[in-house]
Amino acid sequence: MASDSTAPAGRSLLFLTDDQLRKGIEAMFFAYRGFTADPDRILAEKSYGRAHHRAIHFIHRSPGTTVNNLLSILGVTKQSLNRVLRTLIADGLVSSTVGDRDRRERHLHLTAEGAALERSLSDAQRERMRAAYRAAGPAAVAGFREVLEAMMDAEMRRQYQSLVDQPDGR
Amino acid sequence: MASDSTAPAGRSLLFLTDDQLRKGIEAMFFAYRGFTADPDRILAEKSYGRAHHRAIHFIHRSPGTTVNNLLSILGVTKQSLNRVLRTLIADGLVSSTVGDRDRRERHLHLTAEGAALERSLSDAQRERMRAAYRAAGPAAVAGFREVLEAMMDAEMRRQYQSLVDQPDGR
DNA sequence: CTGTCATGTCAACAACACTGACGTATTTCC
DNA sequence: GGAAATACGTCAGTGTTGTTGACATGACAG
Repeated sequence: MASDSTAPAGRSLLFLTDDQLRKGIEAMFFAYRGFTADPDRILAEKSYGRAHHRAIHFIHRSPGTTVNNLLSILGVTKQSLNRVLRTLIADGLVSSTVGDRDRRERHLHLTAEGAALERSLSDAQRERMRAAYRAAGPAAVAGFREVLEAMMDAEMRRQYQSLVDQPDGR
Repeated sequence: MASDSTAPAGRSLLFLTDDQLRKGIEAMFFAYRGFTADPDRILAEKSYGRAHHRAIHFIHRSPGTTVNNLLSILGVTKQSLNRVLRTLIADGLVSSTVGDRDRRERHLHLTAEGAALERSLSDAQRERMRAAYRAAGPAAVAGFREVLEAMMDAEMRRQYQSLVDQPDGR
């Protein structure tokens, strides 16, 4: 809207121009490219993709998680996840063990080798995040997280919160 | 923040725990899903994908841009872009005209129909961004943008800046 | 025992990315 | 004027990641 340039100054708390919003949209686009760039490079060497990274990340985060659980976090079909999981198990990065209480469930864990890959992936990603956080400062970081959380769907935010509340345990 | 409690208080400007960084990483993952959810729904109805959205967005942003220009912004191969561009031109959403100064170049514009789709896509995405911005407040928004910009590669940040500095002109 | 659940798998398909190679038109440079 | 570089388009092949639909097995629950 061209008429946004005439926006009253006193309403800045609530009045958001299309231009402001567009800049946020474009920032998300380019930032996400940077966000995935480093892991992508590492994964390409081992002929894995982002799907493998996501599976590894969330298995690391919730050791012993079930397939169904992972399915709902990743938001993909079981066929799609299974293809990835199958290669990870075949390659010895992930172990799948029958459940004790419910023997239908399979509990997923990273093997030593899987944990090593997870470490190298998250090291790379954390380094970039650390650099960005340092450059922007603590106040900016708080705002960054607030906006991201507000951008999620309600259901995703629920999953995010329950994940984030438990420490990494590394 | 569980392990954050062990962080030395006086170094908070520079000391970033793995836990803090991991939360940022997971926030990016879930937020980006929300970020693309609304346009994805609209595009699915018309059997277009994210690649079409990106092309339409940047053609709208830089009317008359050349194919090479778009290529470097999107960071894909020309074969990949061409597949998308071909369908958009065939469907009458994008026009391609021979350059005046350099007749090898093709200048890309949105047709009326293309502009209408762009509008409906960006309306949806802007609505989500607006809601997130409102929920988080102006200080958070500034921090959000700062961190995102710091997360980009130098080359991407250059492209982002030159784009963002020109208004939408809507 | 029957119904439901968790999981795994097969097949087919589509979107979107890639590499490599080739062709055409045009511009630039020597 | 002719060679080289540039801009674009296209063909063919491949790989990852997602989808639907169907089916099988084993395990739990009423």
